[in-house]
Amino acid sequence: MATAIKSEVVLENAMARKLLKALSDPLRLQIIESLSGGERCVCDLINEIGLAQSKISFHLKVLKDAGLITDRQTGRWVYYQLNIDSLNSLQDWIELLKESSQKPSQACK
Amino acid sequence: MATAIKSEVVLENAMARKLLKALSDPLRLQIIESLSGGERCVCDLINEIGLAQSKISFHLKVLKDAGLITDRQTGRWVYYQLNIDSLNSLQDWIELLKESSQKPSQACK
DNA sequence: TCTTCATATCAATTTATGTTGATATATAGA
DNA sequence: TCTATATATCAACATAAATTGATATGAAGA
Repeated sequence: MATAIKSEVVLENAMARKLLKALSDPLRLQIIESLSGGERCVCDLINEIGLAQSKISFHLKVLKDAGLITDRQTGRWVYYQLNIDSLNSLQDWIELLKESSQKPSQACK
Repeated sequence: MATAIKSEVVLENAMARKLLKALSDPLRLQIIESLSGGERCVCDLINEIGLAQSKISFHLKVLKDAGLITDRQTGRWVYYQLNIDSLNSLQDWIELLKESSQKPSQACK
């Protein structure tokens, strides 16, 4: 169980931090949750979430930079999709953090 | 495998966000990693990390408020310890996010 | 080509977060 | 009780992130 198969790539701390920070914003979490229902174009997100377009675009950029979402363009529309791999990597990163803390603890004076 | 036993408590988004944000700072991550080697008093952390005491205390407070660490006082010393349960909860929270996105996706016009 | 629409980007502002140096609190030992 | 030490807290400041309203870009259709 401790040695279950992991996703291939181990996140560097800097990348993990980017993911963590990207996820830690309420608006971005709303976007993520909306995208967890499937691919959405920006206009869909604007309608669903009901906020200014520039705001949505700004946060989509943050999410994309962190690797949490991907985009593809079709005509005038840009469709965004949740990148599950990034969530797997994050879970693995947390797993490593846990494992490193399971080593016998050093005594504190 | 999808129905493996999880830790009991499901994180609310607000609490998850607090965890995520707390983990997303480089200095706090250093503290967490130091604590993953076992319990430490503040003075140990100051020595290991080599930064101002008020800075360390500030970040310890953020981590504690998020539930990532616990503390106990003995005499003049306050010992901090990593709370593994919080990491488990965070993993579970991410798992739920993943699962909700595995539902058949809705078509986008 | 002109117009419309979807999205991105930008500058200015606001808000949130982190840092610094100083002081406060509380415990232990002299 | 006095002093030293560990830690927390605070106010002032610095930095980073988010919001706003405006403008830019670029595709589609007339």
